[in-house]
Amino acid sequence: MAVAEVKSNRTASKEARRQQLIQATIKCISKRGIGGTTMSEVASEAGLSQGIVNLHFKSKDNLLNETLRWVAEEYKSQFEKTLEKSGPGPEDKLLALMELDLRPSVCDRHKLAVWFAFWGEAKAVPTYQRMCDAYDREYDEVIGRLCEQIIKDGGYQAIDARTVTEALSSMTDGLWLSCLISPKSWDRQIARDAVHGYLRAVFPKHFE
Amino acid sequence: MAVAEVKSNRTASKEARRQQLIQATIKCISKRGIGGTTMSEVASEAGLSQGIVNLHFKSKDNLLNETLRWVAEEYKSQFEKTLEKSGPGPEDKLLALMELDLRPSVCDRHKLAVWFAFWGEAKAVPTYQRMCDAYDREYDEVIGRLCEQIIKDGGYQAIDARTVTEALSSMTDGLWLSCLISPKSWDRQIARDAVHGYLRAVFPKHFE
Amino acid sequence: MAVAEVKSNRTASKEARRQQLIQATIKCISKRGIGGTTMSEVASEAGLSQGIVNLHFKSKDNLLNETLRWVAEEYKSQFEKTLEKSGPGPEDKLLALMELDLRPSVCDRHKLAVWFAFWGEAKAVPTYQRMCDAYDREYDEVIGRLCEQIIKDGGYQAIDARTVTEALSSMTDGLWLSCLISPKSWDRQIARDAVHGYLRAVFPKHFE
Amino acid sequence: MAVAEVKSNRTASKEARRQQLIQATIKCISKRGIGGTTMSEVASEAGLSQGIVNLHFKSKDNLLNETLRWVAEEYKSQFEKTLEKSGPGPEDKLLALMELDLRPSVCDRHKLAVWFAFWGEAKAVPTYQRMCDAYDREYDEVIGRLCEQIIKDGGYQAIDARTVTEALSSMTDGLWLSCLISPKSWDRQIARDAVHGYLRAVFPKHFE
DNA sequence: AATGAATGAGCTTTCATTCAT
DNA sequence: TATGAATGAAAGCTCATTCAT
Repeated sequence: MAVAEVKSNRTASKEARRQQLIQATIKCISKRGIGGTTMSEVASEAGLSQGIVNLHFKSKDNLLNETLRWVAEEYKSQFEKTLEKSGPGPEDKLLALMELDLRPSVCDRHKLAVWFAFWGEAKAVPTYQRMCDAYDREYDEVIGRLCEQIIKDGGYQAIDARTVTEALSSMTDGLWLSCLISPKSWDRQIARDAVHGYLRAVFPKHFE
Repeated sequence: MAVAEVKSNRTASKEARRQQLIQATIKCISKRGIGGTTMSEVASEAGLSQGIVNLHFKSKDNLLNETLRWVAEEYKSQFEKTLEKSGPGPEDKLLALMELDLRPSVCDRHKLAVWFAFWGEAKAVPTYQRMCDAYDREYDEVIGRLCEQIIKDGGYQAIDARTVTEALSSMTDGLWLSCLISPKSWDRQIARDAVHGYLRAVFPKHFE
Repeated sequence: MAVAEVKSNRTASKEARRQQLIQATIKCISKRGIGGTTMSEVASEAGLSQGIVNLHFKSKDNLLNETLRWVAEEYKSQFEKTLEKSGPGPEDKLLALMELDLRPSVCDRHKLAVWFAFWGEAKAVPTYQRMCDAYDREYDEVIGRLCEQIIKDGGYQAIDARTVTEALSSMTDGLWLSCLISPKSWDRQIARDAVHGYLRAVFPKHFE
Repeated sequence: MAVAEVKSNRTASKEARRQQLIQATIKCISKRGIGGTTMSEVASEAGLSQGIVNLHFKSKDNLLNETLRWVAEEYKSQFEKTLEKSGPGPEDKLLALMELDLRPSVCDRHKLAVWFAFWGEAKAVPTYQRMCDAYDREYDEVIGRLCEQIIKDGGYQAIDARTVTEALSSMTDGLWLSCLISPKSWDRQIARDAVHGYLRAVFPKHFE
C-alpha cells in the first residue's frame, strides 16, 4: 500500500492525484504488464478507491497515454540535466548521455519493463508509436549534433554522424533489452565497455 | 478473412492445424498486440470456428507460449542455415549473421512487433522471459565463439569477446526497435553501416 | 422478474445484497436444478445485472456453498426455535421436531428440491457432503439425547437410542423424498401418521 | 479404461453398446454428478470414441433418461427376484425386501449417488420425476399388499397399511441418504435394527 | 458402425465505466 | 472530489452435437 506519500488522501491537489496515479500505473505495468494492469489495481496500488482513475483520467487509454508521456518526460528531463551538468566538450556530453542510460536509476528492470511494455504495444497502438517516435527523434537530434561536432573537431573524415547516432542509440536500447531479459547474466561493466569500446573505436582521438 | 488454404475445414492433420493457428496468432499479435489478441480473432483469422483454438491449444496462455516458441525456433533455424551457408572464416559468418538480422524478411515491422510484444510482457510473464533468455544465451554463445576466433586470428589484444558480443547483439536489437518505432525514418543502409562501422572499428584487419 | 424490493438498485448493504442473491439462487435451484442454474439467471431472478453475482460471491462454487450453508442455517434456526418453544418433556420436544419436518413451510417441494439438489451432488462435490454431514450430526445428537431421556424416563429396556434416532431421521428424510417425487399422492396426514405410529410403537407410554 | 468387457469394440451388437455406455454413464454420474458428466467422459470411460454416445443415444437427455430407466429396472428385477425367492409368508417377503435395500450391493455409495443425482434433478426435469414416481408407485403397491395381508393375518386392527408402507419405504430411502452423506458413521447393523425395530413394533406377532 | 476434428451456443468470469451517495 | 456498488460488454473456455472420413 503506497498510501500517503501525499499529504492527505483528501486534500491532494488535482495534479498531485494525477501524479500519484501515474506512479501507481507505472508500478502496475512493471509488475503485470499493460494487459494485466487494471483500473482497480492502479487505484488500490495508489491506496485510493475504485472509481478514482476514471475521475482523473477519463479512460484507461488516456491513463496509459499520460503514463507514457510522463515516463518519456522524466527521461527527457534527466537527459537535459545531464547535458547541462556535463563537461563542455561534445565528447564529454556524449559520454555523459551514454552513461545516463546505464545508470542504475535508469537501467533498472522495473523501469525498463515499462518502456518495453509500451514498445510492445506500439505497433498495435499508433498513439504509443507516434509518441515514442517523437521522443526518439529529439534524442537522436541531440546525439547527432554532438557527433557532428566531434567529427568536425577530430577531422574524422570517413565517419557519418547519422550512422554513429543510430549505432549508439541502438546499442543502448539493446543493452536495456539484455538487462530486462537476462538479469542474471547482465553486467553493467560489460555494457559500459561495449559503449566505450565503440566510442573509442570510432572516435579514437576523443575517447582514448 | 483468410479462409482455409487447407483442403477442407474438416480435414487437416493436427500438426497442420496448429501451424495454421500459430500463423494466425502471429498476425493478430502484430495487428493488435498480445492483450488485444482474442481467441475468436485468431480463429477467424485462420478461417475457422470459435472453439478451435482451445481445442488445439487448451488455453490462451499455452497458445502464446507455443507461438513464442515457434517464432524463436523459426529465427533459430534461419540463424543456423545462415551459419552453414556463409563463407568459412569466422568473420564471414559473423557478418552473415549480422546481415540476417537486417534482412527484410527478418527485420520487418510485422515480425518485429511480435518479438517486442513478447519482450513487453516478459517481466510480467516469467515464461516469456525465461524462453527469450534461453534463446538469447544460445545466440550469444555462437556470436561469442566467432568473436573469440576473430580475436585470436587477428591478434586483437585489447579486445574482449564478450563485450563485442554484447555490443553486436545489442546493436541489432536496438536497430529492430528503430525499425518498429520509426518506420518512416528507418533506413536499412544506415543500419548496415552502423553494424559494419562497428565491425570495421573493432576488427579492422577483418572488415576493412 | 422479481424486481428489487430493495430501495434502489444502486443502494443496499452488502449483506442485504448477498441475502437477496441467495434467495434468488434458491429459487433458481428449485426451478432448474444446480446444473441448470446460471449466474445470469440468478442475477435476473434478483432483478439485478449480470456481473453482480461474481461481484458479491466471487465464483459460482462459492455462491452454491453459501447457499447450502444458508439453507442449512435456516433449518437449524427453525429447529432451535422449535426446541425452545415446545413443551418441557423430551417427548414433547421430539414430537415438535418431527412435526417441524412435516410443516408446510418446511416440507414444501420448492424447498425440498434445494436439499435434494445438494444431496444429489454430494458424492461429486465433497464440500457439500461434508457440510451436510456436519449438520446431520448436530441434528442426530439432539434427537439422540431426547431419545435417551425418553428411554430412561419410560424404562424402555430393549430400545437403543441411536437406532431410534436413525429410524426417525431417516423416516423424515424419506418422507421428504415422497413429497418431492410423488406430490400428487403425497398426503401430509399419512406422513404424520407414519411418524406418530412409529413413536407410539416404540415409546408407547409417551405417545399413546 | 474399462475397455473390452465386450468381445470386441468393433463387433459389439447395438444393444451391448448401449449397455456399455449406460454402465459408463452410471460410473460418471457417481463420480462427477449429473452436471459434471460429459458425453466425452462417458465415451472415454467406455473406452470408445467421442461421437459414439450421440450415435447410440441421439442426445444427452436421452442418455440420461435411459440410464435412469436402466437403474430403476435393475432395482426392479432384484426386487422381483427377491419376492420370488423369499419364504411364502407376506412377513417373509416384506422382511426380505427391506433387507434387499440394505444389502451391500444395493446400499452402496456409488449406486446411491446415482439415485440421488436423479432425485436431485427431479424437480427441474419432469421426466425424471415422473419416472421415479411411477417406479415408486409400483414398489408401494407391492409393499402395501404385503402389509394388508400381514394386517389381516395378524388382526392388527388399528393399523393402516398405507401408513406402514409409507413409513417403511421412507425409512429405507432415508437410510440411503445417511449412507451417502455420512459414510464414516454409517452402520449397516444399526440400519437393519431400525427397520426391524419398526416392524417388530407395528407387527409384533410376526416379527418378534 | 465408428471415429474424432470441427462447430458454435452458452456459460463463467473479468473489468472499464457509470452513478448515487 | 471521492467512494465503491452496480452495470454490461466482451473475453476465455466447455461441451453437446455434427459430419467427413
